[in-house]
Amino acid sequence: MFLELRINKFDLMGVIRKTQSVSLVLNEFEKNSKAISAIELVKRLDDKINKTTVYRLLDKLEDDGLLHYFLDSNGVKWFAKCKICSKSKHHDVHPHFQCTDCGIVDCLEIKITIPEIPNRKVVNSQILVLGQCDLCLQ
Amino acid sequence: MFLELRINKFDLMGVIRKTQSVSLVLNEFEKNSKAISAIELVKRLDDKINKTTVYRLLDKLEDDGLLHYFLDSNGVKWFAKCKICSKSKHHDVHPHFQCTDCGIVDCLEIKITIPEIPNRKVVNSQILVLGQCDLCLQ
DNA sequence: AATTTAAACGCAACTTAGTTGCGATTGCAA
DNA sequence: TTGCAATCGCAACTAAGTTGCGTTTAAATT
Repeated sequence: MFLELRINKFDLMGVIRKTQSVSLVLNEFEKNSKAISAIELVKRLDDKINKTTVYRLLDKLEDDGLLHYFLDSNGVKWFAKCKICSKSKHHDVHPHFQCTDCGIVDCLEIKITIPEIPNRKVVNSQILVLGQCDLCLQ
Repeated sequence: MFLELRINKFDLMGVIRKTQSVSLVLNEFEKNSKAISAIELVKRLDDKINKTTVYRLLDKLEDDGLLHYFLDSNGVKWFAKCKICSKSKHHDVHPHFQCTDCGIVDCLEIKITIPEIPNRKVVNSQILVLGQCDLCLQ
């Protein structure tokens, strides 16, 4: 069922083959809505996909608008599903949240406005919010 | 003159010796108010200080509240002078700006408010604003 | 169904930012 | 001026990510 969904989504995107590796990678992102670090993904799929392939796939899926990526406070690359992006442009530019206790990362559905800055043209912004997640607060 | 200023500042801070390496590193930050990436600093001082020492010094100066650091959009570590920090706490948490054309990075003297987020405790935030700087806009 | 071929893949080797261990040097206080 | 902890340099290492290249495979074509 999810597999079908994914394959249908492929058809809307750029040239990408329905290989087993693609299914395995996307399947990890279907499990839940959290972000996954490239490092973690390489580990999880270590016995199934070569790490070079994982990195290349993540890049391609990002290019094609299925995933977006960002860096956490340690400079580690994380990936998450896109909701409203297309191959030509990443539309959902949003802040990300990382729990300083358990390390989980997810997307924040809030809009943070960057003010105009004199003598500069603001094109984009990357916001990482740090704190404690709901589970760690209990 | 600048040297005197720096040495006086040391005295206020944690135990740090007035070595030539410390002077050389801090001198780079006195030249202008821009941030410097660790990579760039290691290169600049390559014939004077070993890179291990540069990295260790940057860490220590950050610990002591003289410098603060942040990551750019490539995960590269940048350092800049602190204005109102102490050894015990970094007080000036502010956004940083990176020019997508020339790559320069500096501190933004603006306050961006992060709203409350349900079920989470926000402790900190890291904001990188991307765009074009005044020089590149001309 | 067999053939073709560009996309995708695996492997090994590489790159690069940053770190660690350790012995030598040095600032500075006694 | 001596003692010694802080600092330093060097070499070797770590870890994330990349590159080159020969092999495999999805899927379009014959």
